[in-house]
Amino acid sequence: MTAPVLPPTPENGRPRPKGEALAVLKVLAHDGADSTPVLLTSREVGDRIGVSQQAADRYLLALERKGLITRSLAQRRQRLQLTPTAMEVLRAEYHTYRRIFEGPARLSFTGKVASGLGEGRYYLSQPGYVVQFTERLGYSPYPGTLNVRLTGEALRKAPLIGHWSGIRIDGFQASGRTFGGATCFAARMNGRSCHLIHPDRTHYKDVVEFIASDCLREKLHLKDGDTVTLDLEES
Amino acid sequence: MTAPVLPPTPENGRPRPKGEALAVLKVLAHDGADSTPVLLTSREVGDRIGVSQQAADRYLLALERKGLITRSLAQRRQRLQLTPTAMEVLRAEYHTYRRIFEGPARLSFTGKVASGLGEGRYYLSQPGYVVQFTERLGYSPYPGTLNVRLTGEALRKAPLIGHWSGIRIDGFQASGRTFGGATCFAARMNGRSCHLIHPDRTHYKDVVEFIASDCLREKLHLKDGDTVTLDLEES
DNA sequence: ATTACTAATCGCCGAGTAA
DNA sequence: TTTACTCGGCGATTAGTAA
Repeated sequence: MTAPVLPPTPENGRPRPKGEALAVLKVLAHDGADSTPVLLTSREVGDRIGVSQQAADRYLLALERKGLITRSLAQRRQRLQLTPTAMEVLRAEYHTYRRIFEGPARLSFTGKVASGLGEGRYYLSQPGYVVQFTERLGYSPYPGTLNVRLTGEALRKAPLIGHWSGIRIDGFQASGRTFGGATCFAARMNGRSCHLIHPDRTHYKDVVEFIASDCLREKLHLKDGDTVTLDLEES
Repeated sequence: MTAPVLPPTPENGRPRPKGEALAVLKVLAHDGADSTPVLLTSREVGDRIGVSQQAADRYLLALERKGLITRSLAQRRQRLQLTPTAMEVLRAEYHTYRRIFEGPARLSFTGKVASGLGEGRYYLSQPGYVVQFTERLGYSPYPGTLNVRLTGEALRKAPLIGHWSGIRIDGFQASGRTFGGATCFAARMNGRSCHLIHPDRTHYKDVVEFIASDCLREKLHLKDGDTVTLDLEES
């Protein structure tokens, strides 16, 4: 387990700003504050979302503290800009609504088979994981992950998966150390069923890992550098 | 001004249920409670949105009172179902997020020229309206609306416009009576610039009205029953 | 087990106001 | 003007329970 992809969404739990604060983000996003700063007074923001100037100001302060917006106070109006984190929060919301009206999301992209660090075998063999895989994925995975390196368009598409609802694998303690959680997503690699596995803590941005009941590398006759097609559908 | 289209959204202001209640609607929608009832306990709902069983219960009670959900209490679990009104609320949210990430919405549909009741001339001649049209649309409209009757697919698409941000025309009092407000949306009819005008209070569901600086019927050589193509883009 | 009431607490909102 | 603090009040939340 090395790989990644997925989202800036902090912890794969929920970092959701509640109600009214979200309304502020929506207003700023509507005005295009994701790309360029927007000039607004706290009163204007308050009017837009139906609260007082004081409340709006508190929201802005809180959002700044949480790293969701950046502010530079000009004398007359403050320059407000959304951070990438805020855009992720909004995108997560967008995704839940999109799912309601458009149905489960689908995603297809290609990547190249890459060598992992060999850690996959160690992690996937941990009983604490195996029992969960067996119960929640329906199989005991081959002890090794197949890593796929993404480029170009796939690099932009794959992070969207982070907002999907996936199959949760919980972290646990064993042998005096901590094993982190992960989220799995049903996938097909060159048509063969497998799961994309996304560890909660991950640093890489261009590699995604896959597991399956059998050794994908053998069954699909893959070697490093081969291009594979991945198809995913939200659960 | 006779026609309509547009949304069940009660008053064209905002009937927005605040924060936490919306979260409940999202949970229910995610579980498909728009088409068939879903079985959930108040505790489950509370867990899903991160509040206590008591709070969740109060939200459910409030939502039922507001006509956003229907409940039938079984002994073990309550059957919850979203009303069409609730789906409109959710769709409005969806639209604001969609606009953020996908840009202004576009819509094209066709309809047939229809005769109005001739009221358009009277309303559009009211100085209270004319001054607003001139200021906000940039022209003084020809005193008469062109009505277009929608059928089939257009009937499903047009109501989505109700969620768009449009050009507001406020209501006013004059001659001892009340003139209602409306919202205008830039449009093209067979390529010619005009505005779709949607009165706040409107009963018809299959007729939409258009205004323009000149007489559309004359300029486009239209007669009743002719098919016209409408193209709209959100402001 | 549920739903949902009551009571006590908590936290948020907006008024007033300083800078 | 603005931002943003303090404070009083009230609405919302949760714990405890009844049904």
